[in-house]
Amino acid sequence: MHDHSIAELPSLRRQKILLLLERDGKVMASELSQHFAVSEDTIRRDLAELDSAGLVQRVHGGALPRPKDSGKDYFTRLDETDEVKVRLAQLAAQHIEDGQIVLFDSGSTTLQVARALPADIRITAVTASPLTAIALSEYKGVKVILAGGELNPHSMSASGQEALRLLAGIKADLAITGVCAIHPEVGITSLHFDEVPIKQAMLDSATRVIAVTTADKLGAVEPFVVAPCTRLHTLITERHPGSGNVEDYRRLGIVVEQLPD
Amino acid sequence: MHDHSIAELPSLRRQKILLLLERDGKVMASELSQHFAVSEDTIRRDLAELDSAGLVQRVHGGALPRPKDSGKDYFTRLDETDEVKVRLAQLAAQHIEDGQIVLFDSGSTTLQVARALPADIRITAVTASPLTAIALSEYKGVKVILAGGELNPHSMSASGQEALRLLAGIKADLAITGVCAIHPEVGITSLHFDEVPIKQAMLDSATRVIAVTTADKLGAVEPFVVAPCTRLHTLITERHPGSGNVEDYRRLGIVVEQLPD
DNA sequence: CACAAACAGGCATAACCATGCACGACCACT
DNA sequence: AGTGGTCGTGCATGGTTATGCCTGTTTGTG
Repeated sequence: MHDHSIAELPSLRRQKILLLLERDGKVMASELSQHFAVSEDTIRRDLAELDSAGLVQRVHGGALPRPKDSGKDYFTRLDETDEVKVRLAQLAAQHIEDGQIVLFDSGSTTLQVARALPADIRITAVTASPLTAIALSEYKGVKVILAGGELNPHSMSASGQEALRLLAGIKADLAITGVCAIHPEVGITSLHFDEVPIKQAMLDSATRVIAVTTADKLGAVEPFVVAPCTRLHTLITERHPGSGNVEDYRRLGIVVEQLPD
Repeated sequence: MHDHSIAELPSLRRQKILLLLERDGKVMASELSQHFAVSEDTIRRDLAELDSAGLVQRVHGGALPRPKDSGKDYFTRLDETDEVKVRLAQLAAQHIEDGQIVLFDSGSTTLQVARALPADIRITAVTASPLTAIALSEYKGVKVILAGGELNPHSMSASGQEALRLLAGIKADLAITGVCAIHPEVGITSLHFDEVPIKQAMLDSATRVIAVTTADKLGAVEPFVVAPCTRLHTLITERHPGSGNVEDYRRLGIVVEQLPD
């Protein structure tokens, strides 16, 4: 019933709030306060944080699941995607060469990479994300292999044994991954527990790994560790002053490419 | 069947009012007051709020659905074959019940079925089509299992050993299939060789099979045989004079449902 | 018209909320 | 150690929202 752990890590508590929200379809500030034995103020701050992160819908008295974007909204959302991501994707796409076997992670950034390929590309693409699979199947010269299994509603990608087994049987030349968060020492971390094994399997199956990420993810840490930074060979990101220094990654032997200003 | 989990969250209550309105076509203030165990004043304020947000049409005694924009309907109506498919899909969707495990074939018709499900449906859905998988993942209560493997560019669905093995391990209550062609004696046939094994596997894994098809497919024959008609339990099609007589199928023991004129 | 149901506006109360502040824990650095 | 910074938390303040009840008015119906 109650959570007996004495000192809750804030991020862990927020993670649990998300689980409760998914289970019950709603959470109330007063109940959460009691459940975690913290003041309602803390819960309110948690919910405000989760709301601004786009993970819940804050309402009076608590929070509700974020309404899913419907199909047509999805395409408009693609149009709204940051122009920065498109430019990063174009940079990443230049690393992909004819004849390669390429793993595509799920996520909006890698989806943009899939859309940024030259029209006459000839590769074999492997992905666990149906969205990315559809984008890739637009290319006549791309053979698309889709990993199956139960679909994770958050990341819109397959997870579980089924997908892992398929990935384990593949040795790819290249993996394109978008990272939730990356930190020079902690490594690559994710917000969703379910995504971790599949991301790990992708990194394991690829001889070369390219990560594409916006500058705000640099130096960030999420609850679940995917891999150390040393797994990366190339990091493609923006040139952005202030946030994380890319030299930290270069010292780890990672090739860092940055968008021209 | 009252809502025993009282909605303490105002916004959740309004959300549920919208669902009730969609389900019943109308809501009455007095009934809602009883249903949610709040005063009629509160319900009135809810309805006023929803009305000013443009989500319902407030009337004396309750509220009605807001008349839809004719703009969107206009574009969808441009393609009248789609219109028929949508209506067929709605008919098929009525056969799907909460708790079932449902196989969704690939194809535009079954995709429409996936879109025609009630918003609060709770099922486990299995499909080899990433497009259908995405449509299904819009529903909160639907667990989506995607069959993986190489993507067939024609049908936009996974085929091959990988997908077959997943389907073989599933015993579903229901399969929804759109047929390329169906003939009383020849049976169900397909234009694409690659699709045949996967369609067969779906039919084998389901205890009940519903086929949805437009009238022009009745009596047609394509090169590759999938299964005899006796595999079908229900056939949903248009009422269309001239083309194939549905009595042929009824004599085979198939329940035939037709669109009202 | 007469009558009951539904309504709008005002009011009081309780729950909920945003903000600022203070305290303690922790970390980095001299 | 010491020091200064950040972070998470709880508390106090005053503002906002939601709700139920009241009063009088409007609407639909026989």
